[in-house]
Amino acid sequence: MSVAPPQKAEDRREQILNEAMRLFLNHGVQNVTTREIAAAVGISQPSLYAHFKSREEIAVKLSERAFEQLSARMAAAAHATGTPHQRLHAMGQEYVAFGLEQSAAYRIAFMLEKTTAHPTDQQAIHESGMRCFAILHDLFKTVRESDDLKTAALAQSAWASMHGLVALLLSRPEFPWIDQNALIACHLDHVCRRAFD
Amino acid sequence: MSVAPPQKAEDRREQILNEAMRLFLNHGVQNVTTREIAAAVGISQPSLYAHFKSREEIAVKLSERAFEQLSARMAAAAHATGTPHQRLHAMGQEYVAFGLEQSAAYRIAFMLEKTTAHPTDQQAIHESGMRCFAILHDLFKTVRESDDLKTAALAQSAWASMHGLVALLLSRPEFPWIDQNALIACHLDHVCRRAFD
DNA sequence: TTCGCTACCTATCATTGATAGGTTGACACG
DNA sequence: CGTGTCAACCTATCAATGATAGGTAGCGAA
Repeated sequence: MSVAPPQKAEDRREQILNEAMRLFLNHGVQNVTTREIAAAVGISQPSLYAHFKSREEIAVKLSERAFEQLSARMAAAAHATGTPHQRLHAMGQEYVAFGLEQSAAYRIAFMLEKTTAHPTDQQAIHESGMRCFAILHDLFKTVRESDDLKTAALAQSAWASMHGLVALLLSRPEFPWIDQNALIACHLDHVCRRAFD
Repeated sequence: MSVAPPQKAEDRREQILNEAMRLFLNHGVQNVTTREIAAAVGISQPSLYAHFKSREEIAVKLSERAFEQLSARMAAAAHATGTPHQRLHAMGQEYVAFGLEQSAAYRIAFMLEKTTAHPTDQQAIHESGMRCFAILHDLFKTVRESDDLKTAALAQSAWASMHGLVALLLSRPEFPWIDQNALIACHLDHVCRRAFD
């Protein structure tokens, strides 16, 4: 078999992440093998393990990276101009749009069963998610001008609602949903009221 | 190796389902092998395939069975005595409690990535879920005394919110949640208001 | 030239879900 | 009683998958 031209480790790592993301999005995270990823990159399957210690690490790295984008989008919405209610709504829209666009990353972070394997990887995902929630929580604190148990409860509840919409739309595409944008708007309107209870 | 005493096919099927459910709950749906299920039942691994055509069929059958329980619990709440708001709240509590208790079944139905494999099994799960949603939707229609697009939107939105809470509590047990019962109560209070918008 | 490092390879593993094909024992029927 | 049939099990084996072991080509520095 022909030998792939050697590349800088960092470049190769990028290629692997890019191809893996593409395959995960097209075929589902669980339905892509390491051999398929390697073939897409143009290297042998074991060569992957020079760059990542496991298949899971590839997935986790992709998810981490995507969630940095989400943090940025949420932070931008939080600090944009507009009333607190408008900013909250914008943040919700960013969240839902992110989940639907980056469905592979979203699944990795929130919808895959934990393996017993590598607690370090789980930890990284946990922290990515925490950072995103912190942005939401902070906005709730700002809106309510308080940092008490009720504010925390409302923020957690709002997060759950947003997650639920993303998760259901992703996992049940065949369900007879009403118009998706209308549903998202209706849902977010309701979620945003929580901050003012 | 010793031969397991033959049993009626239907009894054996029950044993397999029971042991599989127990293992799925204890170790996670994805982390249980057919060999472990077979060992728990006391038969050889290939013997499973006399009763189920695939590992997935075992999981789907368990999920279907559990969702019949959920339908019953939701229907009971829907037709109980009390104000519509109370019935809605009770139904929400049944839903969340079911998801947390029957986490394996809930994961199978809502949180596992679709395989490309057997559309028949997916169909069965889809219908189980549809029946549950129909009960929720009917109660919304009753409460609102209408069956229009907005009612459908509110019911779908409410379902998403309830699903989100269950899914997050299951997939992120390490998150610093406030008291779980308080969170559920807060969340359901808010969800139930949707019917009266 | 030669050392050593980096990025790749082939060969091979153990584990997994699934299939093929044989064995055993109960029970009906002549 | 002998014998056929059938259900319920078994052992042996498969292909696919994630992961490891160990070797090789090329390149830059001593």
